[in-house]
This record gives sequence, structure tokens and C-alpha cells, in this order.
Amino acid sequence: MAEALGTMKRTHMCGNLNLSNVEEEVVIMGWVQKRRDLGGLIFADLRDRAGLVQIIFDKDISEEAFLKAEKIRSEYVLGVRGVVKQRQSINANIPTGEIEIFAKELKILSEALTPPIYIEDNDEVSENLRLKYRYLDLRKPKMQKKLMFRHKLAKTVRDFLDNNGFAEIETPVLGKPTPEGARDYLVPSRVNPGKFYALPQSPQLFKQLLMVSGMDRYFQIVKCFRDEDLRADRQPEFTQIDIEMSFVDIEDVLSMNERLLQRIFKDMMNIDIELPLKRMPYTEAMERYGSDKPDIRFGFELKCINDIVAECGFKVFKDTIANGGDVRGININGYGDRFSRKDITKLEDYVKTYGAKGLSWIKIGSEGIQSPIAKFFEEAEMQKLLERFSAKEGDLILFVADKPGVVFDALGHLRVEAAKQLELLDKNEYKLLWVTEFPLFEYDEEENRYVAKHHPFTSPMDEDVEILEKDPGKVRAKAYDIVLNGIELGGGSIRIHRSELQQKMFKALGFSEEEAWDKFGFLLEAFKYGTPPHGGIAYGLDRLVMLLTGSDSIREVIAFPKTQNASSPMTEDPTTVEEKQLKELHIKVDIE
RNA sequence: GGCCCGGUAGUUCAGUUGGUUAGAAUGCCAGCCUGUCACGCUGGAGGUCGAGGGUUCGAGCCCCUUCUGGGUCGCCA
Repeated sequence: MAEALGTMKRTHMCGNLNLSNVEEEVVIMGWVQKRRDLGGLIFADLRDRAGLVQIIFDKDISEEAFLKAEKIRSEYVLGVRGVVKQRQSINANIPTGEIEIFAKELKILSEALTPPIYIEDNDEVSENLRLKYRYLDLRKPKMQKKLMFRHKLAKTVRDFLDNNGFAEIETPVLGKPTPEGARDYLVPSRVNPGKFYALPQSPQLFKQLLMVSGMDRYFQIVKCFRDEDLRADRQPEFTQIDIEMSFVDIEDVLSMNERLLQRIFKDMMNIDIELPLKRMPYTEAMERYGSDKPDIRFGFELKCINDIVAECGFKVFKDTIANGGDVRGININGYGDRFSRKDITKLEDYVKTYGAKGLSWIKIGSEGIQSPIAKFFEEAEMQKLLERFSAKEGDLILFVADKPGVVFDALGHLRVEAAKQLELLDKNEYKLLWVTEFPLFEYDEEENRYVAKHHPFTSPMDEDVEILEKDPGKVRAKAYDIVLNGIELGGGSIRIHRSELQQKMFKALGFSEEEAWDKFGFLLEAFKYGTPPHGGIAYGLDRLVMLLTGSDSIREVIAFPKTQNASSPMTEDPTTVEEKQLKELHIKVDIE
């Protein structure tokens, strides 16, 4: 039977005890990690958030405690009063290994069923079980460390922003459905039958309204929601560090934010980041890395060879270029002998997942060129190709020919895949990069019109405003992403604060005045009453914590994450609801 | 919505060409044990082989359907 706490008061955390506490009488509380019953002597490891400590139960010290100790099992919750003693035999594997507690009094505060998962860091239990018993999973030291890390990171961010004049302000969770972008989670309103709120995909519009309000510098560590398919780094509810500033242009936002990043890396990782961070325009990122979030920890950069192969004898290349496509390649320089023909076939399958039709290659071995396509090239062409890639013995050049988007996508992912296979990616190396000058629009083939790449309030670059109507595809935005090791940590932009420009923007997007007003009326109305130039950024907190803790998935750094079908094995949400509740909301469920 | 991989004691896994009573480790239970720390020794219990259907004399294994977990493409302004 579990006992009451009574007058027992905890004096120390288990994991904090050390030689300086020797001969002190202490009271500790925690969970039983392990009991070792030697018959006349019982050892138990007691665990709390701070760590483990060994307790020893000896009949000669307290027979009562000893008899109770015979009953304890894994994960029982104990209160122990005892004396700290230096150990006879030191356990070098745990921080408290030089001491132990001789128990004078034992209270079994709670009994426990045998846990369905091991409460150990190096467990290999299925993730589904871990999520079903998440409260047990979170007892693992590594999980507790991650949650503590997350807490400290959030605190670091709050402290930094507070010191720089930012105020944390809450924005509504129940809001207006957004017409563009990700799918919304909808919430029915009982008092407004047939009407719905949406959970925010981000507090974007509200933070802009706060700038109109004159709050000057805002931030919020805030939950956001998107009803899209999940991934290792995507959850339906996730946390953003949302920031907005008034009277700023690009440079002001970037420099403030890189100081924030510098602080985070210093405080959390003890890593000194040199400022300013590297910056790269979007087009350069695409040309060199085939990605708007390049991993710059390694090379294998893309090179275009359209000029060399436009008239070559290899029909695939020639025709692709004739039809407006590109031929580009990457040189896996120095690692050619690490890829067999079979490995290259696997790489070909890999690029096919990104829409590429095939993968051509040239290997430079000790006996010269080895390549299924070499026969189609004249010697001069081959020479130029090798020069373009600075090819030397031991290299492997991989080519993709296709529509430009497909080529970038396929090669951009391929260079990362190759680096992964070659184990060139060092988790402890952190390469931050600003990608800037994103295109303002992107052409939507399905809707047959331009859509905002970022959002419709993103400002064009000053020098591109004049081509907004003539050549929207060429307009660059005052938009920027912060990229860490090939992962987008955050992104933002300078917003449009002049209504004439905003009108032009809507026109370019194909919105009529009425449509724009219907969708964003409250914001447009607000902008009429005095709007400061403003801009900001939003970071994915979960991704940042994932990267800095070396976790493989965002789920590892969220206390209670969802599984791939957006459900929880523990609470079993989402669920159906009672008919009565639906009726109240005037909702009929229509499932085939 | 598509593709790929997985689901067998509480847990992690093995299971040959379709063939006897489905195994191992660990955990759990009981007994013994005063310096263990992956304690040790002895013994024991523990299985709807994810579910349903089919093929077969016979299915953990083959086929179909379905549920479920993971990865990924689409999607994610």
C-alpha cells in the first residue's frame, strides 16, 4: 500500500548529491530505476530529474526500511531519509558514483506496474509504444534533457529579445480561415451556427496589426497549426518563434536575428558564431546547390553544361535543351571508387523520386574514362566537360537532364544523398546561411496564375517594383530564409506598408479589389490608419531544438507529439464525438 | 492520394522449401544469496504470430482485403 508523504520533506535531488554531502542526513524522492537484492543487503538506484543515486538498505541500520525495501520494484516512487556515505566501491559510470545513501527511513509513496517500456536511454522500443506511454518515455534522462534544453532555449530567446526591446504579446488562436496556403484546422462556433474559426497557421496578420498599433517590436513563442501530411520534421501543431519589427529594412532584421542566433549558439552549445552570417541570393543557391536551403557543409556543387552539350551527339541531352530544359551535373570529387555501377543505379532510382527520368554519369578511373554516354561525345566536348567540373582521377560526375525545376530538385537532393552515403555530414558542424532575394511570385500551373511565394504582403525589392506588372516572374522579394545544415530554420520578409504598392501586388496576383477586401479587409483597413515600414521572421522552434540536440525527428523534442496520421496513441485523439455535440454545432458528418 | 519498409512472448528479435509441441535474449514471478551497480545461482509462468478472408492434407511463412507504425513523393503561401 502506498504511503502518505506525512512530514517527510525533500532536501536534495538524487542526481545532485556528491562527496561534499558526506555524513549529511538527506531526504530524497524519486523513482526506482533498479533494485539489486543480495539477500541480507538491498541496493536500489533512485532516479529523479537530476540523476541517479544508489541507496543501500541494511537490517543493522533500519530493519523496518529493509523489510519494506524487499517489496520495492522498478518505478515505485520512494521517499528515503538516510545518511550520505562515501562508497567502498566507486561506480565511475554515474556522476554520483562516489557516494551512496544508507537508508534510515523508507516510504513507498507509490507502487507501479511493470513498465511496458524500459526507462533507459539506449532503448530500442518501437516509437508507437513510446508514444502510447509517453509519460514513461519522458522519464528517460535523454528525453528530460531534451525538454530542459528546449526550455532553456526558449528562455534564452525571451531574454535576448526582451533585452532588445521586444514585447511578447499573445494573439488569438481562434481566427479567420486563410484562403491561401496550407489547409486550416477548423473549429465550429456554437453561437454562430454554420460558421467556423480556423486555428492559426501563423500569427502573421496579427503581428502586422501590432506594428500598426505602434508596439514597435513584438515576439511570441506560439503554437501554429497546419492540417497537412506529416514528416520527420513536420507536425500538425508546432511552435514558432515569431518576431516582427517596425521602421526596419532587410539589413535591420537580419542583423538583429543573427545576433539572436549567435546568442543561442553561445548559450546553448558554447559555440562562437562569426558575424555577419554568410548570405546568398536565391538564384545563386539554386545554381550552385539546386536548393533554396542548401547544406553548405560540403561541396559537390552543380554546374550547367547546356553550352557544351546543346549540339552533342547524345540525343537525351540535345533534345532536353532544345525543349527549354537544362543539363546539369555534380562532381562527387574524390569519391568515384566508392560508387559501383549498382550504387549508381540506386542513385538513379533516388533521383527518379524527384521526377528525373534518369541519371547519366562519367567516372574517371585509373584507366581513363568510364561512362555509358562517353561514346556520344567528341573528344573536344568531353575535354570541355571534364574542365567544367575540374575532373581528375577518382571523380564521379552525375548528370540530370530535364525541366530546370526537376534538374535542380533532383541534383540538389542527390548531392545531399551522396554526402550522406559517404558519411561526410558532421552533426556537430553548424553552417548557418541566409538565403535572400527570393522570387516574389511563383507560377501555379494548376491555377494558371502567379501566386505569392511567401505571402501577399511581402514587399518586392525596391529596384524591382517597376517590373511588378510587366514581368512578375522576375521580381525579387525582400524575403529571406535562415538555413542551418540544409534545413530551413525560419523565414521572413519586409512587408508592404504602402497601400498603392499593395494594390499593385493584388493585381499581379489576380485578386480583384473585392476579393482582396473580402480576404484581408481588416488588415487593409488597418493599413489606412498609419502604417510603419515593418518586417520580421518566424523560426521553427522544434526544428531548431531537433538540430541542436542531434535528434533525428521533431517528435523527439516535443513532449506529446502526433504520429504520422496526426493522431495520438496515448489519448487516442482525434475521435468521433457524440451526436448531441454535433447537433449543437449544426454539423452533419458525411463519410462514404 | 502514390511509392517503399515494418507488425511473432511485457520488450527487442530469430523462425530454413509451407511440415512434429513457434525459439533466444531481456523483463516478470518464486526460492537462495551482506558490497551489488547489466549482481549472481536455481526454478517457473508468459503467444489470437496485427485483424479478416482465401489457397492447401497442412500457413508465422503463399494470395487478397484491412488496420496500424515509420520513411518518402505530392502537399506544406
